[in-house]
Amino acid sequence: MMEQREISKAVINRLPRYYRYLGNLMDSGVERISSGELSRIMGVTASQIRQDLNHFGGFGQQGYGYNVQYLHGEIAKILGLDRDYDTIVIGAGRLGQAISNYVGFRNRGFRIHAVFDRNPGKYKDLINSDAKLYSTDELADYLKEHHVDIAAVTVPSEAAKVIVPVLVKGGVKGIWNFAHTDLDVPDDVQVQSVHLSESLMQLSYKINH
Amino acid sequence: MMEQREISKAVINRLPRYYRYLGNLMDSGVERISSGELSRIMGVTASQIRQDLNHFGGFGQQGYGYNVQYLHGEIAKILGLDRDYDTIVIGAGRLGQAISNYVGFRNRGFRIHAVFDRNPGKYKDLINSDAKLYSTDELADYLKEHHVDIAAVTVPSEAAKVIVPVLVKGGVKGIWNFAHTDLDVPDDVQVQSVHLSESLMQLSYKINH
DNA sequence: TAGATTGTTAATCGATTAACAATC
DNA sequence: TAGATTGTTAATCGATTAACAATC
Repeated sequence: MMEQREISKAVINRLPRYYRYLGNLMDSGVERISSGELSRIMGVTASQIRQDLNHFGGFGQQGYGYNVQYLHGEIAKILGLDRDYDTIVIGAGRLGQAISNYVGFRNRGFRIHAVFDRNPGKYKDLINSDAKLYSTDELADYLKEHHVDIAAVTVPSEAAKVIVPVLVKGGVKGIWNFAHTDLDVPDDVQVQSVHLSESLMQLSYKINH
Repeated sequence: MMEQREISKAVINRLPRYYRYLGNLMDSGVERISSGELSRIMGVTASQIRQDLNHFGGFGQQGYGYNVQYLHGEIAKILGLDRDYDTIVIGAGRLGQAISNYVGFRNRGFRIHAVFDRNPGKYKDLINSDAKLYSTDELADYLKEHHVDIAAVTVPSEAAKVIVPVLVKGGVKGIWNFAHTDLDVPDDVQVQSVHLSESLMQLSYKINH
């Protein structure tokens, strides 16, 4: 699980896409693939594929290419998909529900145990995953009693800024942030933000240029 | 609205973040800001801020800095936020609902007129925005009668691959893609993807390294 | 005017691509 | 073995940072 050396962010950001394409190839029954062929399918250079993969060690074989299943598995290990993550969701609104109920996350080891909302009664019927619904008031206590790796934060910016310190104090190590704000956390806590409105602005830029 | 020269993708991706910080500064009543001060707040170099902004022309003034409101407005123009976008949502599931009901998009000119679902009856009560709910079967006809700039695609990959050609044929110019797949569209159609599972994988990588 | 800060050029750094020797 | 394709080094390209003259 420890990395060999410092890997650039650009490389890491590409790994999930490799992982997705390799999964698709596996589903299609493809056993081996060359960087040249993968390059054609994915629309990136073969050179980049080989460079990227070699940051982590030699996964291929000269004259043969890469074994799809093996490479898929190795990338899973690099991304940390070979373990489970105790996960909670902050906010039971539509976005929180979408995340809580997306089975794909669970299948990848992100186990959503609980959903917190300021007004849990309002959503009692809507949460149909195995996750339990709690009041936000119970969050600090919950974190004392339960181990949580990841919290998905789907509440507005102001609420997020109040809740994040509680999460940090409660030992959460990864915050998946959907609030439209940057979050301030200690170095040992990781934040991954999904800024939907910024994504939409990038689309509107592209449409006009 | 035409760009002056070719602007790198890295610069464009940073503009929405500038826009957000400038909006916050406006709300706080700040009238002017120097690249040095903005650099301190945003955690990027002052050099980068000046370089980025200068791709679009001289927005600042030596010895003074930048006028916050003016700069905010200019970035809005660059991003295409000075016009409205006729928008539809494909998929009335939780994610589709989250997007349809997020007022922030509407405030920025993204007007959501319609939501399409294979099973619209199922969601009749849940869509509480001004958007009308239609069956996916009605999509092609709808596009003949209505102008649509942007479609947010929140259905699974397989459904997305079927629907995207319909959108393209119907004249949609921007696709905001939430399906876990890459989409193949003509050059004059723009795709902006939000790959949630890839974002989550990037978080799990960070947690383990 | 003097001080501050931009706009812009030059230097550095990092990432991507090309090339090819190693090797399966 | 011969052919194919990787692993890896070198070359290129692009993006970021530093520096400073221009100017408000």
